[in-house]
Amino acid sequence: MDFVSIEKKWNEKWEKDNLYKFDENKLDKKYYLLEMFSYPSGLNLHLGHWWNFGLSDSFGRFKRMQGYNLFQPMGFDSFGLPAENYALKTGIHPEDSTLRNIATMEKQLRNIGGTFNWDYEVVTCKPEYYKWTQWLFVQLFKKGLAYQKQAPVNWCPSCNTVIANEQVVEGLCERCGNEVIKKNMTQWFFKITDYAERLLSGLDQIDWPQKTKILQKNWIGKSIGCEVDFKTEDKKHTLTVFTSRVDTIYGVSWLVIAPEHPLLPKLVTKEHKTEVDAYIKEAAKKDEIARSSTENVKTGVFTGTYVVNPLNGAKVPVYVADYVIASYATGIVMGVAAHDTRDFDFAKVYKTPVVQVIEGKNGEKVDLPFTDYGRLINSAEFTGLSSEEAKEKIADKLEKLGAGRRKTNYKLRDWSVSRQRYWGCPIPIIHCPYCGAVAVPEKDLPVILPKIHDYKPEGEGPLGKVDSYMNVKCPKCGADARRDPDTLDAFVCSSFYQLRYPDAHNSKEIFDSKKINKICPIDTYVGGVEHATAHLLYSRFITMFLHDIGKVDFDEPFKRLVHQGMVLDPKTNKKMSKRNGGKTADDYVNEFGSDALRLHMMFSMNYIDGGPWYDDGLKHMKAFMERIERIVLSWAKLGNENSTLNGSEESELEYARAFCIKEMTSSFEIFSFNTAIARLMELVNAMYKYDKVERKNEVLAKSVMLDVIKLIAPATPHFAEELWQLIGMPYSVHNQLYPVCDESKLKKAEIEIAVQVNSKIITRLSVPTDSTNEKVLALVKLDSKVKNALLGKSIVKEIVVPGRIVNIIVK
RNA sequence: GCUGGUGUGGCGGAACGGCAGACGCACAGGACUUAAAAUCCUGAGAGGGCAACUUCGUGUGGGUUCAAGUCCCACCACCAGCACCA
Repeated sequence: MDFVSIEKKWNEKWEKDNLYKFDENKLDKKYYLLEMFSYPSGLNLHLGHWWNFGLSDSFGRFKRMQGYNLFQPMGFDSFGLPAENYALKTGIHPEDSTLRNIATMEKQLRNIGGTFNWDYEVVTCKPEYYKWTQWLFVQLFKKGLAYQKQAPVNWCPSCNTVIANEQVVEGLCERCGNEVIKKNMTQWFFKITDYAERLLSGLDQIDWPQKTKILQKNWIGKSIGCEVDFKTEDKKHTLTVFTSRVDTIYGVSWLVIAPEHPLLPKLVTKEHKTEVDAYIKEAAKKDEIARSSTENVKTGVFTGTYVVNPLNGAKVPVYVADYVIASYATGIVMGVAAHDTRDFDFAKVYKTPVVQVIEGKNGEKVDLPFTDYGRLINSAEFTGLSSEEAKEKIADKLEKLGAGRRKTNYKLRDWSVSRQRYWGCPIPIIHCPYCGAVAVPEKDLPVILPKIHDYKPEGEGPLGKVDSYMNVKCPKCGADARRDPDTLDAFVCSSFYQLRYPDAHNSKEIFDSKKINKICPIDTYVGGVEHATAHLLYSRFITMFLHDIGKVDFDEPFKRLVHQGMVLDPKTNKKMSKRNGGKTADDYVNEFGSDALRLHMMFSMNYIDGGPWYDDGLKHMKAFMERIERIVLSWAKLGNENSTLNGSEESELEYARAFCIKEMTSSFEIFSFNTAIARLMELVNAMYKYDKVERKNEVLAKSVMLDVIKLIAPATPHFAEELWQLIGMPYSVHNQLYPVCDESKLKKAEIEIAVQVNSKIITRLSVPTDSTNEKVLALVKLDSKVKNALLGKSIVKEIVVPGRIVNIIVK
């Protein structure tokens, strides 16, 4: 069979027939399968695309043949830095290059022979899509969840622009390698922190890989503790600290305030001003990234101020040190050297005291015995109170005193969405000198991104230079006003695309809720783990928000998540993108056909783990397909003779088929493609074995043969279709139902068990499958080897695991 | 440093606490062929033995169990994420 030429033929026919059409009238058995969409790079599809789209498409085909009404749309994440950088590199306007690249990639993705529903395509850089990105922004703005504030951003002095966190690699700009600095700028933020608790608790309800849940959990970083108010000696100022170890409060030896803390200038005494100012200046030079990458050498200076411990009245010095982060919790921490390694490091350098006092059961103070510096003390040993109990007691006491309160903090920060870039969704805000930031009225959406040619990033939104775009009237008061010059982070565009797909061409609203509630949430979402704390978190947040404003009736977008592993370059063991030893994906397709490529990818690696690419297997997969072809074509000629009924060869073949169907089905379900194909190979081997039987049951042989074609159809769609046609079956194999396992055929009359004496295997015996444990033991004891082993010994214990093992313990 | 994950033949990789190495590659032998390729069949973890057989084997060291690749403890190596989060 010429695998290459049949592919073109079938792709064209399937497309012409719209074979994989999603039926909107049959939503009771829908299956929404989605792969993370990609940005249109303009390059040829590489092996990673095949790995991602090809294999999950096979999963989709499997669901489809199980009778599901499959919805598997496709689109392009076409705004944002990758597209813009490509444009800057080539000098072609991003709009032109992006649209051209989309056309190229669309064509190639069609060549994969996937079941993608192109009728529902979304392209995030098109006004009919980004109208709804802007609409979403406006809704968030109306609810106070989109707001502006001044915040430090990553600034690359060489590229003269702000860059995203993801583009800062070890403190350097990913593109030019120059050092990135922090710069304060007014930015738009989404208040994702309001959803911290729901984003955390929602993880319990979804079928996601454990590691991804843990990544998100750590990213959200919930910390339960207390705020404690320390007043200055003159009672003019209150310094509030956050601690998760309020039980150690009697051991507080000092307080540390972050250099950027607004209260700091008021605390510094005259004598210490010069020293503190110098320290602040020094700290400002280093941004948070630089600070965290330096060794754990603690630096800091005394401010000259003392505060009072609200619980025991102790006088506590206040230091300023840059190991405290201004933006987390209150920006002030208490120093308890005996219970915290960071505090201990600080104590070593500054010779601050290490006090170890703790409150006992009846409120008495217990001096803990002296231990090595930095060793955390288990106070429960000395007080009879667990740390948790002690925390509760002290929290109660603080609340009674009015000097503190229980408090939960999160590491999660609000989502910075402004980009000083051209190629993005314009922010639908008008800044009015009288009314402030005003949302563009919904009837005026979308705010069209003007096609300009001077879009080089220079630190401010390039749109700011376009007066025809910028100058508008305030929608509220009619005064002269200016648009926001920035664009939105592309992650905003991709945060709701999965909900837009089923109603992709709705021009009246973001989507029709009734329809979306029937088709969404996504049954299975396939994509890389690298999006764990960005896209996958943002999408959950936005879905929860849309739920809260009544647009959807669910609040988790992806019921099940599967991460495909990475195909690695065999030489570097890094992610492989374009080619391997000069060969592109296209080369493989042209030489072996896309079916062989898919099959090789399925069989040679574990989909979840990925691994280094090697191409030896391609020719073997082609050979395997030809092995199938030979037996199928030879059995196609068989008549309808029932020459034998239920002979042992027949039951073996029946068993092989039933086992294969059962195992393939469960393997496909969990994306374990390699074992699924292994089981299919076993069935094909069994067919060859049966082929040697002289007087075959031709009816049985034929039905097994048909099942094999159906079973392989999801993995090699073109090949299966061609075989189906060659044996004269009516088009199309992809409209057949996936074979269902006949459980009754899985019962064998006899089953081999291992026989152990003292846990050591003595022999293997066949016993009737239905025998009781007693019968099995009796049979086993008749065996001469077993008799020998038991000779002169007394039996202590007998263990029978039905169908598996017999273990006789003797003395 | 913290948090996860991984570690199995020459290779890719299988194994609900129950016969380790499924399936495949590479390898060896056989059939077919003038021959090669392709195909079909058979063999095979490693060591020892002509053989029946036997010893050792899932990163290392302990433990639990009738039984451990699988569970527990400690350690090593690699990969990933977070990185002074109080």
